[in-house]
Amino acid sequence: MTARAKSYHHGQLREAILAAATEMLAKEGPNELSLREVARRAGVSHGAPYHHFATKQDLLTALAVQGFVDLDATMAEAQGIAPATARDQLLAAGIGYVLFALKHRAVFKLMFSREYAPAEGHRRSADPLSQSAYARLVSALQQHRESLGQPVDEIEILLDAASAWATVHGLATLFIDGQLEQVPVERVAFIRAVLQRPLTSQSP
Amino acid sequence: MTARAKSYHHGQLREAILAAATEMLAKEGPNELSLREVARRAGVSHGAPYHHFATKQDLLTALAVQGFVDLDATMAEAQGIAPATARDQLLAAGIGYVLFALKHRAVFKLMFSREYAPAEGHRRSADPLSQSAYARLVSALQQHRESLGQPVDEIEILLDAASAWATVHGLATLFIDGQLEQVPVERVAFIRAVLQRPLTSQSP
DNA sequence: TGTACATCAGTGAACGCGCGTTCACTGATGTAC
DNA sequence: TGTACATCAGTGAACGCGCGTTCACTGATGTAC
Repeated sequence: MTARAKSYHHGQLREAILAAATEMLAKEGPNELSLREVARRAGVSHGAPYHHFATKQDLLTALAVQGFVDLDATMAEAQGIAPATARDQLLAAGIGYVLFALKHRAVFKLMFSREYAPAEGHRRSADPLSQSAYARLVSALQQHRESLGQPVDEIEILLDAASAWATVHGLATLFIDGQLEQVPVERVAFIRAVLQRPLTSQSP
Repeated sequence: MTARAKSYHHGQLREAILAAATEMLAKEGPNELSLREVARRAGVSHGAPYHHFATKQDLLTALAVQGFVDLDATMAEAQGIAPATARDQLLAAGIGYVLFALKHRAVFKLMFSREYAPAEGHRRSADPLSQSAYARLVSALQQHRESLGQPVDEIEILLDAASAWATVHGLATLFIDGQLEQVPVERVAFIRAVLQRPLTSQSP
């Protein structure tokens, strides 16, 4: 808290609200997030947030948008560390996806669950951002296909993408909901092993 | 409604409550399901359900338990229709899983989302049931491995199971949350194509 | 078959709760001259 | 640099809402004799 903290005007309230909400989402689900509690955490009256977010839904949307930015950044970072081969890049993108979900469970739910999606009219503001992570996946798949000398057909890529996305999204969701708790393997090794599986399984 | 309907005592209220709740879940998410509204739908005062369910959570748990029974039945039915080869049986189980989720979206969320899970003490009453669907998947995977002459190692099966479960669960979740709406393929054909993908993709 | 009585399964009023949102207000800040 | 004034960004009381749960009650049902 700087000198500003004592002033009547907060000055950074929008950021403070987002930070307080993010902090709450680290401990509770999106359902438990209330605007009044967020205001309390930000040390401000419950009417104050309305000068920065017209409705609670607007706050949720802002959190989801930030989530999509962070998701893409996490995937990019994982790719930066990984070897430059097409296969490792694809794997890294997938692992980044799952690790992001595990690190930001409630935000991840917020981003993808329909119940927290903005109404039809505003939906488009979040979508393009969510597509940067999707585009990253598709790009990695294309390069992987090329590296294998397989045809880079549009419909084939779409099916590849659906399969890969479903697998990482399913892993993320099952982890978050506690369905994979008894797995007797270290987490990242487990994720890597599962993601490599489809790429290495043999033809029937 | 029989002659009973006019009597002061309902006689089948427990079943009527479950039916009303299930009907509501066909239109709304689990979050919107309130005990009072369920009672209204069942044509009964809001205090009445407490003679059959001690808490709202008990009702949710009962719905989830029924869901697990239905999930296993849907998978079994899909397998009954499919050819008897190990590969088709595995595929049928997966398609059954996804179709159940699409047909009972809210129930599916209720079954797997942690937020609706009963508290620790009661958790065990639902778990064993959820395992019958899981056991069905594992069994299909084992037979598939055997049919390929691959080793049926426990850890390998576990990874197979995680991969398969994640894929079908991810597909189900993405569909439910409207993330796969623009796919230009008929739905069941799409699901089948995606699920066959990991089984047929080539080694790197 | 009839009666007394315990038990069961409803009713509806009431409690307390936290929520999202609105609104009149007020203190702080920025700007024009 | 000083002043008048518009605008901005807070405050806190208030509204109305539906919820889960409890409780004293009452009508219906089942049972013992």
